[in-house]
Amino acid sequence: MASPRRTTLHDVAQEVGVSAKTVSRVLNGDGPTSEATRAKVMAAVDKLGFQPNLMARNMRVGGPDSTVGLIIPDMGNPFFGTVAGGIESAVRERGLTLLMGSSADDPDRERALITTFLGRRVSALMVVPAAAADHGHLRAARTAGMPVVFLDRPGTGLTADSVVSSNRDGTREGTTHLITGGHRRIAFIGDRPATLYTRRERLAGYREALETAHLPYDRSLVLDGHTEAEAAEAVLRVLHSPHPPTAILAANNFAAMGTVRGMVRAGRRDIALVSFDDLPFAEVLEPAITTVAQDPAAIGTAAAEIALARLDGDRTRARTVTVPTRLIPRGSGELPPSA
Amino acid sequence: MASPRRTTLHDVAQEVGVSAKTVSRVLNGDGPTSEATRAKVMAAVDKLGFQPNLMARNMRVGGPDSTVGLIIPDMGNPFFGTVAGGIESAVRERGLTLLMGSSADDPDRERALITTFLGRRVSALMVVPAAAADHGHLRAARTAGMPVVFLDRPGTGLTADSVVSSNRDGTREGTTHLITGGHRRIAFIGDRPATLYTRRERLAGYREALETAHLPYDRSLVLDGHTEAEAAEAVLRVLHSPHPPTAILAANNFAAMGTVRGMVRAGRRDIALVSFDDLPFAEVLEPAITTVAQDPAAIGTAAAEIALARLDGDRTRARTVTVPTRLIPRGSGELPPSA
DNA sequence: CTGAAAGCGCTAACAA
DNA sequence: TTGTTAGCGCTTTCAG
Repeated sequence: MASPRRTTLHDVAQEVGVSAKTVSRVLNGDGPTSEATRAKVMAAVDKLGFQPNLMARNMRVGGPDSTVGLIIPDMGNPFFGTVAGGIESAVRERGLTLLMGSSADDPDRERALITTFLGRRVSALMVVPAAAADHGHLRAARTAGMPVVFLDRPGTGLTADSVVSSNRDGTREGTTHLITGGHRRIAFIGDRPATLYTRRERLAGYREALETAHLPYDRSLVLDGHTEAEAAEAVLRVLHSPHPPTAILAANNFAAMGTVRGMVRAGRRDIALVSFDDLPFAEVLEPAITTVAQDPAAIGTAAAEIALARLDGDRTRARTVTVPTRLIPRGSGELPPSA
Repeated sequence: MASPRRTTLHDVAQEVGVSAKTVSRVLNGDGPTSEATRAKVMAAVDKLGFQPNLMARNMRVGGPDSTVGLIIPDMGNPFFGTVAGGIESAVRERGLTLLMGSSADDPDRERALITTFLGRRVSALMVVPAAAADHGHLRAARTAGMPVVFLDRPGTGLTADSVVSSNRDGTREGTTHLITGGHRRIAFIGDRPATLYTRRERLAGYREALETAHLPYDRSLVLDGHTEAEAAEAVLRVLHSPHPPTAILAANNFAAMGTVRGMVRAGRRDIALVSFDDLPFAEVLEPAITTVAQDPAAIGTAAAEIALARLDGDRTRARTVTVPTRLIPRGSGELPPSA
């Protein structure tokens, strides 16, 4: 590992025969510089392949590092990936780069990542909170001027900005869509644990729709499934129960995929389905799946905008931005009750 | 923005009444320290909520920053997201964090990201090369001891380590699977432009399978489609042509989804299909889609292992690691030719 | 076991 | 228009 020392500002200065500060001025377009030296400096920079050390720069300037820390549960999940992409495109213009880590929804890993990010002096911190995590420990950092934004779910133990989907309204709209189609027995299948924020909100929207329509809330129609397989089994069971539903509201896409499989296995293509969160294959299935689409990229950009405003001095109260969902009728939600 | 100054090593030292170096020693378990001071220091650290500034540390130590730079075309794509997750889990134990950016397959954006990452002195650079990018400019960085690993596709203009899927073997296997099932007219539908590395390799695998089976290579059966819609139309056209295929090999998942839609619109459920790259919905469709599954997480970990080995002094020649694909027969590939 | 001085690469503040 | 000095927060080197 006898890697040659990287060329520094001083090397360039020496090459040209000026002071380091002059090179710095040229590179940052800072103070006044003569055309002559400017040209010579640029030539030397090119010749030596000099690349300024951003760590050193950030440190001297004293401000935060030019990164945004982002913690999501799972990088392979396109929902979170798209959120990340939204953030990136919004902060890129400001010269900020994404420092990313995945928590696997594990509070300890989340905490470790946060510690690392704070140590790196990120400009802002964006977190999709792990299920059982507490965020009180972030208070100091926020007081020190570092914006904290929670994504997808509000954080716990700390009042901070957050950006979420309109889970409740979206699910209500989806459920109402089924009711309007004539359904009176509609099952809800959601994630576990039942205390999960998104699960709670979506269930609440489902119940609101039932109430508005004066339909009874039947607990035997509320199903759980943390994996696709579990969801499929739960659906299979309820379809074989004495009083099966004629429609199903799947509260996330694992549940939706499991529901489709369960229906296929039960040989019931006549059950209506609305899925919360859009799926790449929703249009390909037959019938195509009616979905309540979220807008993950918008969640990302909204979060980035809040963080940037905070960095620009916005000191108003913490707010929660709700990104609207959109019902996309495609066919599966339009099946009439057949039971 | 009157954010209070963050507490530093000196603040802690002053609080305890020792020198900064002593605090440093305690925190890094470096030199010898007495139990007494150790305890006092830890107490002060806790009380003041001190978090060492990693930028300063990295700078002083002189080594690279404790980050790995990763550039992918699209964060919302679960394939690349999963690759990223694989990298992260492999480098986390070494205390490295992921610095991520998306190029949108645009050489200029890729270049800008690389410049930023080099400026940050990342420990290693991992790049899914943008289609038309040249990477000769990375030679200097690599000479300076920074590992460069290309993912999914080899880089251009620079001999460096790379990790790719077994595109050719996988496609050959998938095609052979269809041939074994009795098909003699098999269409290939892939990405554009046709010069794309993965497209070329996969087409080559398809042709190899045909040759081995002494089947003619018919250009009219080679289709393009950069989007799902384009793929669907191409499939529709070929199915209505004078000599339609009885099976289709879709070389990526956009093509596969488009193919499914095209078949549905044509009312042809009797066309066999094998798709390169697994799809979340492959199992849900009817018939379930036979796929040649890639292993994106393994691609990520393999890349990380190469980079870490290089950091540990591995100076052997640049190598290309091929991560095997796996044929998953599910039904769509088992349909017999019916034409 | 602990401390003092020097310096990583860069820029702020002043001076020339 | 340019240079000098000092110092960001930390660790290395060398003395105690």
